[in-house]
Amino acid sequence: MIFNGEFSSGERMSELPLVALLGVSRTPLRLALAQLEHEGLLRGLAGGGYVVREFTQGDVRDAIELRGVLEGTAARFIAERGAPARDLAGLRATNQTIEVLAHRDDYESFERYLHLNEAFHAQLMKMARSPLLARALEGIASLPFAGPSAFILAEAQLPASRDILIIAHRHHADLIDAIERREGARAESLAREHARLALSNLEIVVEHRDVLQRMPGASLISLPDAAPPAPAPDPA
Amino acid sequence: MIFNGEFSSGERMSELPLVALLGVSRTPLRLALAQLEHEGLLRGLAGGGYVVREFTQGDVRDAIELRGVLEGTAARFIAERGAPARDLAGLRATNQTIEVLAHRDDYESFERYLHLNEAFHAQLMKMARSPLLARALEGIASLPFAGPSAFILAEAQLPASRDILIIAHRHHADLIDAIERREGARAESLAREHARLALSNLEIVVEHRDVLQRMPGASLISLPDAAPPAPAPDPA
DNA sequence: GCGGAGCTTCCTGCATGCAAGACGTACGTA
DNA sequence: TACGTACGTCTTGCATGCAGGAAGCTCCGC
Repeated sequence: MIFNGEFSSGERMSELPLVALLGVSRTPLRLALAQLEHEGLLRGLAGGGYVVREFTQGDVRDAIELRGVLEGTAARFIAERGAPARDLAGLRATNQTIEVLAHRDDYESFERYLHLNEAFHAQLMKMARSPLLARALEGIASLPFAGPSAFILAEAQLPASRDILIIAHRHHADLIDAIERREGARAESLAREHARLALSNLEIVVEHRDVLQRMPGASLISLPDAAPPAPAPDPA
Repeated sequence: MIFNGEFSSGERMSELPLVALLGVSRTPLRLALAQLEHEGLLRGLAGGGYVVREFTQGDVRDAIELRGVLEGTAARFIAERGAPARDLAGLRATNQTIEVLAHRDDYESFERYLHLNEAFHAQLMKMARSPLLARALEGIASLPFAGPSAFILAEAQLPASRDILIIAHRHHADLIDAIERREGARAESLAREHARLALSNLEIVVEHRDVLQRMPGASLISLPDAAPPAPAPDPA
């Protein structure tokens, strides 16, 4: 519900209205609120209570960069510590289907692409065999716009970002190659650069507010320049 | 209490005994248990309830490596995005005192060293100006043996690791230098290597079980080779 | 003697009542 | 008119009672 924009940023999450809204008692509600605070979507107040957290564009950029850092570490771990050939073959198979889907235009292909992209990243994290790393990544990728597939549905609607799907596929392929050759530094670097594709998408999306507003979690992002109609109002 | 070893690894944390032990009701206890699960010290069971989580030596190594990755990212952020000269001077001042304390032997100096080391790392993270990065690091550094000063009290008792204090001071100095010169890659690399000092300490400490057992959180670590008296029992 | 089913018992999760504290407001005074 | 104080209300946090469910044990049947 928070992601869907049913609560605005900075809004106080009082317990009693939520009890009336959700139909549950206060006890499980408090647990849920505490969990949302741990996930970073709510912020605890000093005198008790929670408010919906607000994310700046800088927060989103940091989250994307951090996802790249953590996924890069996962890639490096796999390269340094080795991976079964079977797992690498699985990654390649997934990526081959991704390549096919990246060249299609229909909505169903995008949905399949989204699913396979998630699977690729999840498989990679599983191969790293580091529960702590997986936990740290979950704490980052669950934030709005920070997940590996956050912008894919937007890409379906914006031809300007369609090419990014092609580049993403190449990143995946090179990443598999680097891991197989045990080139840890290259694997880490590639994974970071791969995540930075989302930065490009973020730039594109903030220029198309209509698409951005339809994305989940968009209501949590506070954009500094809230004047889309004015082209370049130089105050000087 | 978990860190002090009052609960053994894998022990089930039932609510009613804890209520009798702590003197609080079940409602705040449940919140505390949920928070400990988020912090990674407890693990939730499928049918409900929690058990004390067990950490392998590999978990500890991963946690230390991840701390290096995140602190390295913080150092890179500072180098790339710039830092006020005042903050850099503060780091230098802290590190100068650290150098003096690193050459002393008394226990009070070690305590001051520990405090200043924590302050140095906290100051660095503050300079990165990234709440998400700080949160991710907290989730890692709060685990047993993963914090930046986890082994310092052990170093006070083991001359074998005394030299590490000297090396740590040099790492700090080089890190400040790299940040000032805006050398992001070097800063990141140095911070990673700095964290890996803890890996050396871990190796030293596992050879001295008596020191290890006195460290907080030691009871949560499961060591695979639980046979310290046997020198090298080759089964062949 | 072994396996399965039923029962008992304990444990977790939820709903609700109560008290303490904080915030806002209104009134009185300087 | 502005500031301080006191009161009222709202909100959160805690304690407790109750119900659902799962695990363990025992007894019966094969």
